[in-house]
Amino acid sequence: MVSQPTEVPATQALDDVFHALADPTRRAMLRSLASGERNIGELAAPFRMSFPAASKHVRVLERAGLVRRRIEGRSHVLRIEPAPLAAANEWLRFYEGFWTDRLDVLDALLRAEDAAGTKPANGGEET
Amino acid sequence: MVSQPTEVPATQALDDVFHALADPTRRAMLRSLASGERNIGELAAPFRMSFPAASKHVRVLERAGLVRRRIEGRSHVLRIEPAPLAAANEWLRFYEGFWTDRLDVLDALLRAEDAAGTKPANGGEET
DNA sequence: CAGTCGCAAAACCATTCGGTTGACAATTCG
DNA sequence: CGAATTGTCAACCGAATGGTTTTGCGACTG
Repeated sequence: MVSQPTEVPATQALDDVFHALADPTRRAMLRSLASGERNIGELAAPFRMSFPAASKHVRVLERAGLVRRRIEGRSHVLRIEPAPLAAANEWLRFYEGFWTDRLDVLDALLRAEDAAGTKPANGGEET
Repeated sequence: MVSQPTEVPATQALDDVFHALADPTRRAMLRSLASGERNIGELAAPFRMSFPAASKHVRVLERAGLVRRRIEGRSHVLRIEPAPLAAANEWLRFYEGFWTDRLDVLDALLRAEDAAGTKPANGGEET
């Protein structure tokens, strides 16, 4: 039985936001933008990748609506746009009862680290 | 060789969690699991994709630590594991001040929807 | 025992992703 | 003007994604 598409209510926006957040480079860029506006060169500087690669990451953030670009002369100035983060947060809040009910967050973080497959040979990197 | 990647503090767990959440099928599966345990067949049923495809989605959720598998006879029973969601929520909370300061959440959701696929018509917001 | 059910594993395929290099456009500055 | 700055675009590449079909295996059932 084929039935209809049933689920998946066309949440393309959330797809793009979570996909944008699924890359450490892009998350680091957002952190950087949290301190203020940056142009592409400044955003790309901390990473050892090529300039166009960083530029592509910026475009992914842009497509997700997480940053907004303002062209100023030859410099493209990026500003963080928190709205999609609020949307992602709203999605997560649906499950808030689950983790506040059943686990404490500290244990939660450790379990997430463990289940990811990485070898936690070093100490905790987060408090 | 990774060679001390300057930034990007090795948040593989967060990578996996956000990547798992970046797919509408997997998000729908989590919603389903929020109502209780399900085996793979029940989880796969709402979608028109093949069984192995759904099974792969489950494995992605599993790798992110978002679900736990318990084999019961020939049935693999999945249970939601909220810990990684708490980790993701914790990451997002860093930016909470941004959207609570500058936008109200309702507007935020609308903008997130809009900014996804369409070119922002630039309504012009400030402050 | 034979068959069906629930699921995994493997092989394969098209697309996307993240990265590179090279060429080029536009703006600023000497 | 000519050169440097800032950044895009296009082509290309290897690896990962997301999907398929086929095969097989352990667990139940008639």
